[in-house]
Amino acid sequence: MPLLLLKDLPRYECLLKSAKEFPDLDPSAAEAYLHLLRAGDDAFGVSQRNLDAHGISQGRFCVLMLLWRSVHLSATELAGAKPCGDGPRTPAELAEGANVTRATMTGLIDTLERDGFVKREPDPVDRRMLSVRLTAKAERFLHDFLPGHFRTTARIMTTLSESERKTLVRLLTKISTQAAEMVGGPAPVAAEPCLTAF
Amino acid sequence: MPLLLLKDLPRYECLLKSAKEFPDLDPSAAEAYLHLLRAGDDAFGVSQRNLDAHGISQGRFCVLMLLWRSVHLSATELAGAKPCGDGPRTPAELAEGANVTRATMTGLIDTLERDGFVKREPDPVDRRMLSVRLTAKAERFLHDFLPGHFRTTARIMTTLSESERKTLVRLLTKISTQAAEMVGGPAPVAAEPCLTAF
DNA sequence: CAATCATCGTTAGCCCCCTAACTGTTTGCC
DNA sequence: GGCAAACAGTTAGGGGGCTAACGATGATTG
Repeated sequence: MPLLLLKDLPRYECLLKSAKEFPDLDPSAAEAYLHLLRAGDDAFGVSQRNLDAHGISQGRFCVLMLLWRSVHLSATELAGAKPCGDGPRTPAELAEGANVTRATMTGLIDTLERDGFVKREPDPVDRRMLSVRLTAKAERFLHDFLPGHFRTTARIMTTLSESERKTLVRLLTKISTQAAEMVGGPAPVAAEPCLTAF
Repeated sequence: MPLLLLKDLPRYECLLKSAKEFPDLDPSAAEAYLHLLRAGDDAFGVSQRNLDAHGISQGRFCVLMLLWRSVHLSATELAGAKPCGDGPRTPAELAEGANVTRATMTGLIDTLERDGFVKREPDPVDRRMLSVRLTAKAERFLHDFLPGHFRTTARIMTTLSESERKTLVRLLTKISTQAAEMVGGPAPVAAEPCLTAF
């Protein structure tokens, strides 16, 4: 739903026809591109219904997951791995992780705090910074919400076999890499992910 | 860019680990879901840069393509096929085609008209309706813009071979169909598309 | 030490999307 | 004919993105 896109995709013959008028139009590439956006939008729309039903937006959910991970990672983490950024996080770190601007993060934290999911706390050493913490209410919410969310995303992929999923991920990764290359830097591929689910 | 999403996707091992805590989490499904959203967002982001550089948003572009198609289809169309909705279109039809509400379409048409890309004209027979028409300026814009846009989308798919593209489209179509089934009606698959390129 | 520069969080203003309600017009059914 | 229902487009208000700029604090460096 976030993406404004043609409702019905062009048929392949129409693309072929248009390619006569526009030599730059590569029919199979255009078809793949349009189906990618359409499928992503469709899949996102399904899980968004879930979020809407619980009165939480995708952006706010993303912040909650980021914070939840820093709480629960230490618990789940086995001895070996480095702490991997546990403890509370600053708005700037959250913005980085959620891929939005700091200004946007301010707004998200505002509404999350207003609804009691999150608390701002001053940083004792650097007075420029804040720490953002999950409240007990948020932990309860996630505990109730996540299983259904996971079931929904699992159902979306029901139609694909295990090997089809592997193939899909491989092709999509190629596309992401190519896109990252086109947009600028040579793809931050091995950027030390270390995230828990979602 | 429209989608707020974790910047770095979880590694597969992390998903496996989280699946121990959440039995409903299907690791391969979650992986496919996240990569789908990420790749769609990345691909969209690339072409959005193109649009931004020309001061046009995705929504406005979509409206222009819808109108452009109704103008150019008759010209390109061979004798056989039915007119397929040629001529100007009403805001309600545009909203339907672009998959947004009529209220949203009002806003899009407002700014397009303000910038001289489009003109509203009263319908002579039904005074509730309007006809929206492309101006010459818009035709010129599309003529200049589309080749570059097509080259961009073609480049995104450069890394995929012809058979990989077919495979991708097949898998994505499965996902869209499944999503449509989950959201409600049994998928408007054969909905008489008949669109030219976008 | 002081001036400069970088960084943090916030604010202000814009665009685009949504829902809900409103005005005006046509249609349909007594 | 007249009145209710359906429909077209708009408006009002909200959420969630963005950029650009700001005050406050910290780091750097002459």
